[in-house]
Amino acid sequence: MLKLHNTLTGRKDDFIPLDPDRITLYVCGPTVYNYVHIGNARPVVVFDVLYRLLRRLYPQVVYARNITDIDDKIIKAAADNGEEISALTARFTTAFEEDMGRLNALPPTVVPKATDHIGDMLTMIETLIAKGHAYQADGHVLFAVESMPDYGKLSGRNLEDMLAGARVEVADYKRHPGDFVLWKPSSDDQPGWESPWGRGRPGWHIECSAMIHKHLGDVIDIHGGGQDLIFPHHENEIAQGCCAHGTDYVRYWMHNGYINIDGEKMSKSLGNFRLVRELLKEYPGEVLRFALLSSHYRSPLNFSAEVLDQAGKSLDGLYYALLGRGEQVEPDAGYRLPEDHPVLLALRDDLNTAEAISALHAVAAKLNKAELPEKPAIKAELLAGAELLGLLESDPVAWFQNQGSADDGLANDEIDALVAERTAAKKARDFARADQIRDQLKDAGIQLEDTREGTRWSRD
RNA sequence: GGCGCGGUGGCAGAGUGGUUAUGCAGCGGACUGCAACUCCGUGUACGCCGGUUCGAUUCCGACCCGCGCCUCCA
Repeated sequence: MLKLHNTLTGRKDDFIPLDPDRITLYVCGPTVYNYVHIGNARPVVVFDVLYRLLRRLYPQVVYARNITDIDDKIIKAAADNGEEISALTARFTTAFEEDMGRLNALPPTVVPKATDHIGDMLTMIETLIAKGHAYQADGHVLFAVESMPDYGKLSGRNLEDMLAGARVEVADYKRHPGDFVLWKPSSDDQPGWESPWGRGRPGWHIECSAMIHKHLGDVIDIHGGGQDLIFPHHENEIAQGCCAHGTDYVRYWMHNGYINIDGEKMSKSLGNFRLVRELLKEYPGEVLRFALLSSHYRSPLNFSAEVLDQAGKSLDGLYYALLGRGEQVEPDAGYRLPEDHPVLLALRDDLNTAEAISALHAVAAKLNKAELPEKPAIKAELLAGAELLGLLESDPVAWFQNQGSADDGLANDEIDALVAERTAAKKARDFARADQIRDQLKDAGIQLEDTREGTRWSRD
């Protein structure tokens, strides 16, 4: 049994798929007007683990993650750059995919783009108007929140509460202050598409509902995203999806917590963000991924150099286990993690990645202690458990030798030559010379280890 | 004002009504020419105050503190 925390119920619920032969998962992807920050990467990595887990548990998983490539922030960024919108969005879409690849995130099954689905959105808006859930006003089409009796059920608020705390100026063409835009007019210098209501562009929420309907179905199993999307984005998606099709929309809503900097939410508007692209210059992608998975996905994660350094060291420990003590061990082929394996049990409990990592450490310790004949099976177990988390995907030797290689000034063959010289000195029992070489390498950031099978080295 | 989340050992971070999280760092030991790696051992942890209980960090209530959403935001 898989248990998932459902925002709709506020509880950890048993996951019962609509169709066990076809699981549907949708995650809100980026608006492509900039490089993404590490906070944007959290849902990608978290739901990548969910995707990996679902694939292990069910025969087919359809996973869609959208690209929002039409939006007022995009229009502004393109204008500021003097760049075509399509060129800007293509550039940042590629950058996003590269960055997420470095974090070992698998590509989703479907990556729908908003601008490829304008027709689907128009159809859905027309349906909403026909059913009396939307109306035209001042060139806009708006969703009428009062037409939906249980509007607000995801975020746990009602229309009166929202009025009391309203911090927004309300456009005078709205029937109710909570009404939200499905379609809005474009001026001549703004991108637009012809529609029954004139040339315009879609509101923010409609794309996800339209693309879910097209690619996944009327009702899907799981929809994920950051906590900041609960209101208004996901609340409004529910309104659109339920009212247009007269069905439920999403069975399990999952929301990840924020990444904090100095105890405050990291966000583009606060300006305290760290770009994934910049972080990747200092840390391997897998270290960033490990850090993101080191705490539970719903908890806030305070991001700092200390957290990343600890993640790196902890990951080193797992890679050391794979590396072994100089012996050659091939993992058993065809190994499959048993149903009741601690890693699988941890992940099935609402993606308890911290506990899963702990279980991985236990396997690593077992591997370190094992006799040679036992090692292939345990090594396969470690790799299989790590694969569910998207970890330990590098070659262990490369893992230790490629870190920081840009700035230590020593090429791999120079290091190999010095190591060989030290080995010769050791054989001649010239330990003074051997230690001198080791100190020299240490100053250059190279650590040596003597194993039964010879000396090996790694970069800090 | 409305709604919601959290406070765990030096740090990060799970979890549980009674017995070990785990990792990193530290300390002692084994191994090693010396190291490193590894192994073994090692920590008076659960915001404050009441309540329930044979027993609470874990359940209930109040309080203090921090954070988030209610506006674009993962």
